[in-house]
Amino acid sequence: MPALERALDVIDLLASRDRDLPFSEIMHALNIPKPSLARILGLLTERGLVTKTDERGLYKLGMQLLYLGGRIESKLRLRSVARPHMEELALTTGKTIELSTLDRDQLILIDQIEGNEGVRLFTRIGSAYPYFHAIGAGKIYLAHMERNKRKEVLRKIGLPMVTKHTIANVEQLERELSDIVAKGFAFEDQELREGVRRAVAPIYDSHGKLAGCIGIASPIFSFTYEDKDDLAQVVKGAARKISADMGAATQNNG
Amino acid sequence: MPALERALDVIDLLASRDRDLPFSEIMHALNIPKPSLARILGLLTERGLVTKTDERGLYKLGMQLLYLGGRIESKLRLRSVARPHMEELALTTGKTIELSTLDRDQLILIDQIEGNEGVRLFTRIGSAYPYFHAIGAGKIYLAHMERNKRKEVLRKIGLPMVTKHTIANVEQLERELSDIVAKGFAFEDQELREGVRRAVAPIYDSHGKLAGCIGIASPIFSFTYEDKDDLAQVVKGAARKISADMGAATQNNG
DNA sequence: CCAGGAGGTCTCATATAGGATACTTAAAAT
DNA sequence: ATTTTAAGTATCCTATATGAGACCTCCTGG
Repeated sequence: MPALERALDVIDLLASRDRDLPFSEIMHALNIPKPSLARILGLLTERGLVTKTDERGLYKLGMQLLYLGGRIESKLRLRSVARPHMEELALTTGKTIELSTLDRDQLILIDQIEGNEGVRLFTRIGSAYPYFHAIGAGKIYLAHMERNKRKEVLRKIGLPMVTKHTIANVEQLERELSDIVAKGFAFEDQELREGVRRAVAPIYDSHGKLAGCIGIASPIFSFTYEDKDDLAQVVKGAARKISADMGAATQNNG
Repeated sequence: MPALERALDVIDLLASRDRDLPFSEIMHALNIPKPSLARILGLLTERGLVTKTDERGLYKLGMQLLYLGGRIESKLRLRSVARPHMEELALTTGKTIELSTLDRDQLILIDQIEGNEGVRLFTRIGSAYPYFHAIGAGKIYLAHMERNKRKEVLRKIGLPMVTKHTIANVEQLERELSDIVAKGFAFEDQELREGVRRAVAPIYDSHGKLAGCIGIASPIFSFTYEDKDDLAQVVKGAARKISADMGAATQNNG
């Protein structure tokens, strides 16, 4: 089904660029013959997935995608439930607040409030992180897996070094995961990105299952190692409130 | 290109239902032969636009759409700029706050904070309103058009009665539009929906062009005719702040 | 334990979507 | 004013995506 595949490629291409693209550039980038591309862009435009700007052949993503994105109800309950708590956290800490969840075995950022530190952490809503072992939320998910599943996952992705602080051996990781279970939060110390720390806490749903993670992210100059436990208490508090709002049985684990 | 067209139909179908759909239901609803649908769903699933739930053949929209939705940068600057001001409005008024803009000659709701009145106004982010003359934001857009363009638009859509309060004749509408220009806000009195009032103000960008509208919506029992001017001042204040943040020259028009 | 129903795959003849080429239009550029 | 570049349309032959039907496999209910 070349038409469909190409259409999805076009959409991905438009999503990957930060500017609108002219017909010819799409054509060359994806190696699609002109008449075919014309048909595809015509249909996508008609359906609102793509918009033509300037009436002179520049294309960009269309508003229909905003609508479709808004209609993903499943994980969006978590999102809407968490929103007010995230805002409170953002207000009290001034830091970047992130909400993530698992979807199709991928860790997805589903909401974010940028802190006032002027440091952009350039993760994008909807983007997936591949490195579970290098991310607070990923470590939390790993910590909640049964041992076998975890081993399988780790075997598949390995433990690539993302920064020089990334945990690189299984024993150390296992120790850290136990620690996470015991303390009820994860600490990420420049393991995904040099100069950025995170404190992350798990959110549970009404079945007691891990529904997602909320995290505070900040550059190291305003998130020192000493701040760790304070901020951890703060995120844990927020996570507990969100879990409660999700209908989780109130349980005291730290 | 049946594959593409059908794929888009599948996505729209999944978006239109509030539950996950089984293979067979999609098949019958859209009249797609089994192998074709299998191919389409396979590809859409692979690309993350659709997700299979429960491992037992239920389909729903996938997270990739969240990502794509988040990548619509064009109008999203307005959205992120407006967010904090919307939140402040929501906090001080307790009412539903709406942000809308024009895209492809359609009025689109691009952000929304629900009020605590328990009354759902059931408009969805990303959805388009067809009736310019029956909506605060639509009237503002009409008021900003040059006379000829406005006539053309009105000729195309007519003035259908949406509720018994909808403005139904051109003279009355023109009078109201002049009023909007003079006062710097629009009042919508159950013209789109029985029992709902709105106060809406225009937001301008750095070129002085109309960038969007911010509105306060509320059921009539907590938004009486007498509240009108107070709430108008409040939205206008917010709109002014957002315009300023958008880089508009600070101008005092009311 | 068997039957029924659903999701999903395979095969292959054939209708049809695709692409090479040529043409039209229109805006820039010389 | 003429040329060039790019978007988009039209045509039509052919490579290929499609769909009927058969088949597989798993679950569920009798």
